Amino acid sequence: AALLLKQQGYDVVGLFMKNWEDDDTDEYCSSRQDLIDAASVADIIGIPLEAVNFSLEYKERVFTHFLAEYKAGRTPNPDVLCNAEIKFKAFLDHAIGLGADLIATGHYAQVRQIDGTFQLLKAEDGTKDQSYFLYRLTQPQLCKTMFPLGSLYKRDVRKIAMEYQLPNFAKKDSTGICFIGERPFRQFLNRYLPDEPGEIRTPDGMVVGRHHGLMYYTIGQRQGLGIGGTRDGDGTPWFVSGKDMSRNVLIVVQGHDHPDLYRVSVMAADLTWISGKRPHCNWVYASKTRYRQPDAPCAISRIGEGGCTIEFAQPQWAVTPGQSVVVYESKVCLGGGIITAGEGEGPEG
RNA sequence: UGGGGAGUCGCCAAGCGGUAAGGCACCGGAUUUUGAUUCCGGCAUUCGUAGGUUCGAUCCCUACCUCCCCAG
Repeated sequence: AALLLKQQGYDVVGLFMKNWEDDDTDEYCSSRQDLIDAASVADIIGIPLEAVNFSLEYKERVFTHFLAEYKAGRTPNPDVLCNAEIKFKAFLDHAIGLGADLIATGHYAQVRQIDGTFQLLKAEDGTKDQSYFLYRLTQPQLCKTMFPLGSLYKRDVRKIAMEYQLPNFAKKDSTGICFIGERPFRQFLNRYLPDEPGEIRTPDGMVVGRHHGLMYYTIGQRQGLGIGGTRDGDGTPWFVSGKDMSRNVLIVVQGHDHPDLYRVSVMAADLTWISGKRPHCNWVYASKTRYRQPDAPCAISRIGEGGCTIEFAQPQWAVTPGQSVVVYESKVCLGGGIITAGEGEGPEG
């Protein structure tokens, strides 16, 4: 991204963010190598590079919320918050403070200005589109943001990087919680939250196993349940369909397409709309209840300051409280909110 | 204790004389800036134990062990 902007004549300054230092062990801490790569790239492009550290802000504004959500039995999306609170707030403010006019990141998404309003668009490369993670951005943030890679395909970005001999041209795509990285999930979470093992039951109340703690599971999860074959079962895998927090019971159903796993509508709260204006009711939109899910046709049946209800044309699989539902009108990301509940098909989540 | 039935991978479960299906779980990998999902690969030289019959047994016979059911 920096290289492309430099070529376009911008006066570019590199900022390297380190936002996590809780467990800087050799095994997990990749930020050292990331900094080396960034410095090397900055050197080749010919731009200065500064390092900033928002560990405190990350912990206060993202991680604290992340833990509280897990504790409450929901499944948060820390990267959504990280963008809204760190990359496009703490980082943006810092850059402006240094005298910058705009910031740019390597996100795969696009910004467009129409009639004085800034829109967030999906990336040209649909397979890498990251607008889902950016739906909480607002006008003041978007108007100072550039996504130089948003109109490119990732393979071409790598090609350009190789052409200019940037050392990270073949670096593996990053995954895991941003700034923290991929961790053994259970072990990581248990460092911050106590776990309480309990029973795994079917909706009928039959005990089929034991869980390690409700916070370790999410709706639609299959792996890690440890439920083998049963005499009256149909031999298909088991999936998490719900949590009974008061009884500390994990609810599971058998079969990927069990009706309890589907929701025909979803309620969301903590809404944000990129344009600043609410979308229309009973208008045909598309939405995602998860990253990388194909757009699902939907309509907003009720919308207010506090929340909205979205009805899907087709039942959606594993709608999960704590995750975000993001609304699109074709290529334009309108915004969205945090899922609080879904309605059946199956019973209440 | 008497009568009947059953013991095959961690769990279900085929095979019933010709040299161990499959599913679930689990492990590894791919995909993935959340957590998931999905996909690919791996996973019993061995069939409760000990003998016997047979060219050859998980499949037949005998004893023992264990479990279940019905009697008591």
